[in-house]
Amino acid sequence: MTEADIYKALGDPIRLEMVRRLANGAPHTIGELSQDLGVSRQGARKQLQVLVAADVVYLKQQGRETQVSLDTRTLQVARKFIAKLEQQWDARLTALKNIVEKDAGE
Amino acid sequence: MTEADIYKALGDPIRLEMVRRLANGAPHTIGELSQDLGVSRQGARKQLQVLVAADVVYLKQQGRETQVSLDTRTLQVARKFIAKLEQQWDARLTALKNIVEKDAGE
DNA sequence: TTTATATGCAACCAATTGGTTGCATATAAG
DNA sequence: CTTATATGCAACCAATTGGTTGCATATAAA
Repeated sequence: MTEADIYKALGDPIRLEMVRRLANGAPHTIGELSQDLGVSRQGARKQLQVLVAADVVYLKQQGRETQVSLDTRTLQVARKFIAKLEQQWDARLTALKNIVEKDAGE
Repeated sequence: MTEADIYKALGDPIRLEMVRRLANGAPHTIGELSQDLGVSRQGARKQLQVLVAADVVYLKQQGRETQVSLDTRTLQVARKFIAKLEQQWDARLTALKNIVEKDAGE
């Protein structure tokens, strides 16, 4: 499971809305989570499966219902990867700036 | 331009590799950036265009070359959105924990 | 001015994705 | 036991995506 897979999973309005709801609110069953998304239950289920495959969420069956939960470890991986890119970029800019200043001083 | 579009743009190995290279290294022209990605120049160009459309990078033409740069503001939006999700999730867990402790104490 | 380089644009194709409907099944409620 | 609810699975379809090739064009180098 690479970082790109995580971003890909988050890169759809319906799936991102699911993630938003999970972060926000009460515990969710698949059924609850699938409502008011503008698609059929099975359509929503397919989107949910993408999140499961990318380990963004996990499922836990309880009787005839299935609870859906966020896997924040995966979110952390996604966030930290971006943070690292930002850091590298900033470090590079700083290095460039130093070179410019050094040249100006000579 | 919604958050989902940013994640979607990052959600492909070739595009993410481009972003990695840009964060990392020296300034890049489209041509340099398109090498060793396992696809043709025009294939790479189409992927790059997705990053441009999502404002992850921007282009600046210089003579016959075109420089590619990261737009870190967009990366910031993507990172902060995930950070907010994590925060909400943690707050929710904390709230649940408090309820449990309160109940145990009664 | 001829040649090489960096790039753009469009047509086309295969694979993937996003969605649907129909049917099956297991658990819970009456 | 019968009915309702929560869910799963598969077939199918249209739209999008990821890639190609071919050709055009503008700038730079010889």
